[in-house]
Amino acid sequence: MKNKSKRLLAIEKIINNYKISSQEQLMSRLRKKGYSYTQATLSRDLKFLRVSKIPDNQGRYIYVLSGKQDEFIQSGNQKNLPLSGFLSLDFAQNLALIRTHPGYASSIAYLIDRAGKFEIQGTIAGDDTILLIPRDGVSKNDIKNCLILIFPELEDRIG
Amino acid sequence: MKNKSKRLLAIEKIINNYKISSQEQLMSRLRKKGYSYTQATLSRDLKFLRVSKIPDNQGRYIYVLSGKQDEFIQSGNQKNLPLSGFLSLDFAQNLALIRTHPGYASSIAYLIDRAGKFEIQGTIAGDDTILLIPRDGVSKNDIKNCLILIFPELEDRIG
DNA sequence: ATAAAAAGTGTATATATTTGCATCCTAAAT
DNA sequence: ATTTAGGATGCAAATATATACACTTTTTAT
Repeated sequence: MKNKSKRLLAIEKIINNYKISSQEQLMSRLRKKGYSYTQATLSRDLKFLRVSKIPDNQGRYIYVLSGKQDEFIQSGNQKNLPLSGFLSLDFAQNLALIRTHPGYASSIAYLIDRAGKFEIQGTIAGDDTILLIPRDGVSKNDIKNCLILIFPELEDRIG
Repeated sequence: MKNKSKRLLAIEKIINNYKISSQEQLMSRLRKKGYSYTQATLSRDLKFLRVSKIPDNQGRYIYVLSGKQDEFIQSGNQKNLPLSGFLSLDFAQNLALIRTHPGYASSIAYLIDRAGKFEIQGTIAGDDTILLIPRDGVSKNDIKNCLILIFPELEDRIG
């Protein structure tokens, strides 16, 4: 039926543009757009479209279109600042690992190096990963605070 | 806890080797392997591992590991090409070092990163060397198993 | 054109998954 | 050593999702 294909298209569009975490939420948006169907049908539609629900990195579950997963996960603000390439900060052993969008690692590492923090012994940057070596005896929190000092915008992302 | 990391590894292995379509099914397999947990914990594990449930093309729903989706969707992997550059795996301190033929490091590291293993905090690749940083508390064997999960072909080379 | 098969959908329900709360345990801090 | 804070987990309940069944509409084949 013609209506179905339009509806499916609408579903894809919504899933691409919003973080949807339940079929009810999706239904509600569909209704706003004039589509009036039931959750059961939606469930079937999602199956048909092979949409999957995936835990994002904020502790929620969101729907994603097959193949769009990666792209979607990193959806953030795309400013031109190198910092916009920042993805995550983690610690392993006594090292800190910073993940970035591809290509951003060296420019961010450069900024860190330039800040000349005592707590940071040095950095090594690949294409999308920075290995940050803290000075002996420096804690995770010290490093976090350092980075926040260097990049205040990160405060809520790595707090 | 140490047991958790082993359990998570077991979950990944099962998901990779069988078509699992419900947490109960998965639980049952885990129990057979000696892990005795509740479905609630499993749900949390899956969230932690960012495992998602995806409609396959046989009308069922199966669990897949993050990063493995694409592979699953196109069911064809050219992974073996860059993998041919693999030379050796060694451990130093708590870090893993992978040697490759010149030029292969970054492409292999990319595949490792994309697999999104929780045991692997991250990688940094030079031209012929990859530094792999394991997550805290992860053992050498865990890392080996991880790599085998990502590159089954390596089983006999790094076993 | 008509019968037969297939696809679409709603309703109600079964199944599956997530989560709040209480508890226990471990690691960090004082 | 004692307290404190942060996981980890089970239990039970809340949410969320899939599906059997019945019915209607559309398509296909004769």
